[in-house]
Amino acid sequence: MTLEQTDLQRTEIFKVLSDINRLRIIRVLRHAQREMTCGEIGEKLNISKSTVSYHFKMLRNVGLTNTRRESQSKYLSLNYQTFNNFLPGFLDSL
Amino acid sequence: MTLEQTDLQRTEIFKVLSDINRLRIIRVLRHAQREMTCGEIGEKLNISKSTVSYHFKMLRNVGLTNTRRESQSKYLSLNYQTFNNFLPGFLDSL
DNA sequence: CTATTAGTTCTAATGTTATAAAACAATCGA
DNA sequence: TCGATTGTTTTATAACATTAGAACTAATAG
Repeated sequence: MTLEQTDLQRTEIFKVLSDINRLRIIRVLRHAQREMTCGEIGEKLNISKSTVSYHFKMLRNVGLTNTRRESQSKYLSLNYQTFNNFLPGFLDSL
Repeated sequence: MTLEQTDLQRTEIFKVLSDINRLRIIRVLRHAQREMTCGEIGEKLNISKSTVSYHFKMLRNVGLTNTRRESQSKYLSLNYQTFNNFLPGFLDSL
């Protein structure tokens, strides 16, 4: 992995973290200490489901979250490894 | 300072860090271990002076850099305190 | 003063992002 | 199967970001 590639990966992660709603999603997951569904988070943050789905995709794309399907629902959780790799200590500061 | 205000400050900082050229500027300053001028950095990164000036403003606005005028030149340096407050360990990882 | 150097701001072009409604797809319970 | 639930994709729109050239400002050397 070249320096340039790592920089690009970094900027992608920062881009994803630079939206207030995505930061809120991360905080909600962080404090819930459990996986949550789109619906739950959308309702909690008062965002339309299509917008929540869009943000979930962004988070997943850079590896900040994991998803797990169960029945009709999709469960989201934080991917601690990515946070630790790129932003050690960040989650604790949230 | 409310949680919401801190979140907004955080997203602003992430927004500034989510551009590849600004990340490059930070790396150059980090490794130079000294202040540098617009011209120096622009030449090193092959970016027009107006664009460099624009990025410098972004960095300064969120407190990631300091500036010092001396004669015709303007010297830029990293503001370590901001990095330590919001992204402890980040500079070392660069 | 005038010219030079260094940086900023204005402008216009181009591209990217966030949003929600609508249509769509997948899953499951009755 | 049918309808309800849950989430995704498409579409349109509005706002914002990045870029460099041109015009501008500030400081200084001669």
